[in-house]
This record gives sequence, C-alpha cells and structure tokens, in this order.
Amino acid sequence: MTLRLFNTLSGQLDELAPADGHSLRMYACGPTVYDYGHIGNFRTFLQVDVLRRFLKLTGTPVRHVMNITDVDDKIIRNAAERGIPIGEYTPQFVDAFFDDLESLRVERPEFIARATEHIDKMVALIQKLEAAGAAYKTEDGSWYFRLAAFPEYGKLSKKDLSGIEDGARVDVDEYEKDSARDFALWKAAKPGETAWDTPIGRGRPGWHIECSAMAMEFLGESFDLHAGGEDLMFPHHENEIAQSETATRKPFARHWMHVRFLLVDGKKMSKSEGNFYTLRDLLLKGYKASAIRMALISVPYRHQLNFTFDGLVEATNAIDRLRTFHVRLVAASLPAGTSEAMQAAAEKARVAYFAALSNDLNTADARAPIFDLVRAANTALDKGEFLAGDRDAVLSVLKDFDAVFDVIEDRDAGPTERAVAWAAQEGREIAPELLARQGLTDTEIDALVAERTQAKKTRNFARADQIRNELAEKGIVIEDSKDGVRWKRK
RNA sequence: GCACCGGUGGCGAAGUGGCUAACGCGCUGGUCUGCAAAACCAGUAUUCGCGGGUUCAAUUCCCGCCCGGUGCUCCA
Repeated sequence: MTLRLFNTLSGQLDELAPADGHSLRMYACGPTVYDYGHIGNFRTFLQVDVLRRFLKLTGTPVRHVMNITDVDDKIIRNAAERGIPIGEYTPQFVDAFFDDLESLRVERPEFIARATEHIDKMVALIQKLEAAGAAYKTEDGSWYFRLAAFPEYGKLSKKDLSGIEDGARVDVDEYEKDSARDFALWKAAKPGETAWDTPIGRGRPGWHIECSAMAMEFLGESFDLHAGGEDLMFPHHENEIAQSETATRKPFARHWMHVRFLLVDGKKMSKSEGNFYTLRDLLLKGYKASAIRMALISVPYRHQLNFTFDGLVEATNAIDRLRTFHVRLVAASLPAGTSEAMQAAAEKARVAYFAALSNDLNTADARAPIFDLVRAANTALDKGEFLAGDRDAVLSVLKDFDAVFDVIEDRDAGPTERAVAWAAQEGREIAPELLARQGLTDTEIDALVAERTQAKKTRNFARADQIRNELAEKGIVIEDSKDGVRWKRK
C-alpha cells in the first residue's frame, strides 16, 4: 500500500516513502505556547495525526519530531505583562497543549523539542551560515540571513521574488539589513528581555532557525517530510529551506505537506470576529471530544473546512451510529460459521477504505465504505444471516478504521471532566446542559433501568415511560433489544 | 492589484469524459415495538454556480463571467 500525498514542493501527488527504506522521518511545526490552542491549530495537528496513524497502520514506523516554540515576541510580551520570567509563563500552556492533544486523541510525536533547550544548536547553525557567507550581524547585535545567498528562494511557495528591489528603503524598522527581504536568525537582547549569552552575542533565536536546527538535530540534514499549516509555507518554511540548504548544501525535506486553514461560519477565525474557539470552549459547551476530532478530520486536509456547530452535531450523530452498531455487534449472540456475503462485504470495505486514505488521505472518501459495511451488517443481523465468523471480519475493519479515526471506542468522559474541572478552577462558564448531564452515576442509571424493566414486566407502562423520560432529560437514551436493555449517554 | 482554492440534494461532503452522482446528518412515509429508541426499507439532486466552446458524449476538459474563501505581514 503506497501513500500518494500532495507535495507542495513538486506541486503534485508524490509517493511518500521513507528514504532509508524503514521509518519515515518527519517534522511538523508545533505550537507557540503563549495561549490555549484553538481549533484551527488542532485541525492541523489532527491531520498530521491522520497521516502518522495511516503510515503506522500500513506498516511504516514514524520518527516524528514536533517543536514547541517557548520563546518569541508574544511570549516575552505576555510574560512581561504579568511580571514573570518566560520560564514561568509557558509551562501552563505547554501542559494545556498536551492535555488538549490527549483529549483529541492526537498521538504524541516520538520527539518533542523545546526551543529554549536547543539554543546551542541554533547558534551553531548560524555560525555555519556565517562561515558560508550567508549570515551577517548588524550594529545592534542581531543576525540576518542574506537572501542573495540562496538563489532558489521561493521554490516552495512558488514566489518569484526577483522583482523585489533591494534599494527601496521599505522598512524603517529594519534599516540595518542589507536587503529588505533578509530575515532574522538571531535577535539581539533588548534591556530586560530574556536572552542567552552565546558566542554570537547576547540575544535569542529567530523563529525560523529554531525549526531548521531542531529538525536536523533529530532527523539529519535531509529527511522525508515536513508538515505544517498552510500559512507557514511562506515565509517560515521557505526560510527554513534557505537556511538549512545553504548550511548543508543538501536538500532539506523532500516532501512538504500543508494543511489548509479552517473557516468558522464561513470566515477566517479571529478573536475580533468573535468566532474564535479553543478546544476547551467547545468541550464546555457540551460537545464531545470525539465529535470535534471527527469534524476536524472528515474534510480532507487540502480542503478548506468550514467549522460550524451544526457540523459538530452531524459528527456526533455519525459517531453515534458507529458506536451503536459496534455495541450491537459485540453483544450479539451469533451462530458459528461465516457467510460468504458478509465476508465479501467486509473485504470490499477494507479495500476501499485503504484505497481512499492512500489517495492523498481522502478521509471523506474513507468514511463511506465503513458506513456501507455498517448498513450491510445491520441488515444481515436483522435477518439472522450474520454469523460469528463475520463478526471477526467486521470488527477487524472497524479496528483499521479506528486506528486512524479513533472515535468508535467511547472515551469522551475524560476530556469533558477535565474541561469542567479546569473551568471550575478558572471560573469559566460551563453550559447548563452539560452540568445536568453530569447528574447521574452509572449505578444510579442501572438501578433506574432495572426498575423500568420490572415495571414493563408488570405492564406498568406509565411508570416505565416516566423513568425513560426522566433519563432522557439527563441525556440518557434507552434501547430495548433482543439481547437486553442498553442505555447510552447522548 | 497579483496569485491560489472552491461553488454538487435541506446541510456537510466524495467522485467521474459515457454505468442508478458515494457516504454522513436532517426530513417524510413504512416495517418492527405496549409506545419509543435502535435497525431496516422507500422517498428526498432527471442534475452537479451561469454563459459559451471542444467531443459521438461534460458535472468532469478549455474560455469568459458571477459568487464565496484564502495567501501576498505575526498566525495552525
């Protein structure tokens, strides 16, 4: 099974395979930890998660590096406002970020690299660039990359910057640069700012050098894939390429993947538009983590996704269908044997599922065969034509589906509870429906369900329905089936 | 302004030069049920933004237009 993935660098679908024939070395730009992550951030991380999970599912181990930018202008500004060092400001957001990833079931990359722990590597890279004549120091002690040193600049974003004239004094702030387009490698310390004393002076690294240095540290000078949000393509990734390839004279990443921005209610998400949501915001409105994952994953990564609450409801209900089926399948008492029809249906679904994901991670297309299989299996179960061996075949397909989508097994309680606890501590608003739903324990529900079953036996339908309604108000749905009574939390 | 992406049923969203235009959600009717829920069945786009063109054949290719979005600056 070969994965064909769009490569921004080549502008076409290229096969993604490890150069070393074994494991795929990939680098994905991580967060700048100055605030809580929003759903736009998470769409990117989720789509990268889809990629790495699919690689693993098809037998390719991954060596995945993610950076944490824990020093930058916003961090310095925010920390200064609170009058604390950045080292005391960022940890809360680093922790929150990983909590959020866990809520969304985003797998942890094999390597997490914090910028502040790899300053020496960045300094070394800048020195290497200086030796190559591609870096220079300005009067204030900052270092810049000389764009003229890298003629291929623009090859990723397909920009032709030859028309940018150097002479024009476009940028008053950056008067010391040789050329307006030269970008910062190292920023000289201003009074009171966090800084490191290094051989190239006192200051802090620029953002771009961070990723170049850490990617090469963990993955080598050339590696398989570099991923990130579409906004990073220019200038961030372009700058990474320029620095890295100038320093090593080798290709940096062979393959570049960019995830498109999401829209919220048809507009770019921004705080000023009032359509800005963190993961926690959504959990506290009562949406399930799995639904958020599903909604952010189901539109393929190269397409704009318009995020709406209706979309979350849709995702919730779609997951519900899968979960209801899964529970039914596992609980069903079945005759031994296998049926030709179901075996064929399962195999067909499996093939179509893998084919869809192999085709540039077409998650929307990949869902279809799974739902087809669910319908076929439900029909066979209804007719009593579904046999025990068929269950294994169908469960195996669901397992492959969940190896990437990871929504069938219900793990939604944890994220919601964590969000509620956090909100209580921070004094944030919690949706009343959500609080109402927290009302009953499993044991209490079981007791009520048992009472209802008893009432039904004595044909006391009034009482039975009363209990069902009571539970419904608290988000508990009852299903009577041949294999007993089941209930679930909506 | 320059560049790029998209416009498919009530909504979300696949897809293809020619088979009944996937799948999910929703809605309507039916089967099942004490009633529901779940499940299944049927219906829900004679048509894929508009106008031209190429072709035996276009939703799918080409041109123009309209609409929406994004990038060109920190940003996932």
